[in-house]
Amino acid sequence: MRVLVVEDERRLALALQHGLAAEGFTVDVAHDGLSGLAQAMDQAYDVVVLDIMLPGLNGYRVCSRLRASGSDVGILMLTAKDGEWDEAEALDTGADDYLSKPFSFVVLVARLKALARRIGSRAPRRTVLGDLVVDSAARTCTRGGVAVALTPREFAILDHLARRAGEAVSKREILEAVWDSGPDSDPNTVEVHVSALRRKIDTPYGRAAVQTVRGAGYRLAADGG
Amino acid sequence: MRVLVVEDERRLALALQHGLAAEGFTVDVAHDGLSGLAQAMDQAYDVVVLDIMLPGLNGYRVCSRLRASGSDVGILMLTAKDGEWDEAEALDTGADDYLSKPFSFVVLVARLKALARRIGSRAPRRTVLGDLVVDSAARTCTRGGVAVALTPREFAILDHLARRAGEAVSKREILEAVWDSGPDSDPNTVEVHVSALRRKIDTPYGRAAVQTVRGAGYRLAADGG
DNA sequence: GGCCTTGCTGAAGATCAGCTGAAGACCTGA
DNA sequence: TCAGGTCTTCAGCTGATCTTCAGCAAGGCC
Repeated sequence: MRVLVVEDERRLALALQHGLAAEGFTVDVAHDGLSGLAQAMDQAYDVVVLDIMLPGLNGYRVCSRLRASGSDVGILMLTAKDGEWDEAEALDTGADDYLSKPFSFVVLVARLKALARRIGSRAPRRTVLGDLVVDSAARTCTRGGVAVALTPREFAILDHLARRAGEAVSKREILEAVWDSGPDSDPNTVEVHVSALRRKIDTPYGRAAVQTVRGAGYRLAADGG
Repeated sequence: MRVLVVEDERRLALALQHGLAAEGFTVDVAHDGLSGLAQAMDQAYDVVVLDIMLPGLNGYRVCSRLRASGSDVGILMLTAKDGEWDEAEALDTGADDYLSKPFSFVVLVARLKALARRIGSRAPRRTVLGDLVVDSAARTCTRGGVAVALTPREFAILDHLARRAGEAVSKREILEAVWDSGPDSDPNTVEVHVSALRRKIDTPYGRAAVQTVRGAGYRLAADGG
């Protein structure tokens, strides 16, 4: 699960980064509101942990702009004060949950997991690319209305590419997203599965939805190929 | 929006009833765990506000039994202590959110609204999938007009799948929803019950409503298979 | 063209997920 | 207490799936 921590206190940010990584999250960090917002909009995170007191753009602003941009990422706000309005305002600007500082790390992890579960269960995401349809919730894929049977790995790769349709995605990123494994795994494994995937969703239809971007990875054509 | 408040402190219960009513909620009150559970299962509430310290049956129990019965009502727990395990446990037993006593009324309202927004008012009592009908309220199931006798576990699984018809549902989620148990229980238990379920609702009719999604769990075909 | 890097793919063996029958524990009502 | 139904655990089985390897193809650069 991918988490973005937006926190300006370096020491706390670092502690969170290490602690959450140890819990199995993939963690990125931003140290101010603007870069946090940019990063959150740029990349596909599951959850954003957002401090309210931030230089540049405060947490409320980041939160409401994220929502305004149509993002449905899970947002957990860290409220510095203990005032009730603080928390109510956090929820009003579109946060999914909040935690008052100082907080217990155990609680943070529990809340993050609960949030991720809620987020994951909403938004039955469906990506339509020309005649190629990828349904993440049902875990099905159809091409020209015909259901295509995919293995778990094949579907996971397709799903990941579909979430970033039109973008080049590196094999390394695919490895990290689809396999829990570190970045030192064999990229050939990805190649083998992509090959199998193409045989199912491209070859029979004479199209190329999964395109090779030499040196950079793969890209799912935004129009289905 | 319909809210059930389960709280044994009469004074607080009354205050909540009046306060929430003033905010536009329709409020019912129960004063102990057992009657709260019965009421929650009987009626269609959007959210249940659940105190942990209750006579008869404590809040955790009420919560997990509600979930075990297949209810997906929103549950907000009121934790008396301030201990972190308290709160983590609340989330583990299936609560959607919690609030530590003493809490601010403003925050409670904000959280209730946020929770209701997330939960939405869905929860169909009857799911029709082709010739397969699952009636959550009556706890009955018919296939092609013929009543099918299911054991409690079988029905609970079918019911949970029916609420997410067309979506892939993991064994882990089924375990959490149907059993009180944590996510470390044996997924084989689910397999055994699904096997039995299929023998009753699929095999005799030569259809496959309950589909296996390898690596991801099960899916109830939106058209009954 | 020659050479190097990157990507593709068929084959094979290893591994894994899921299904199911059986046995015993457990619960419930008479 | 007993009987009947239900639930859980276990182990074996099967077929699907994954990974690894090696050889080949394609692209890019001189």
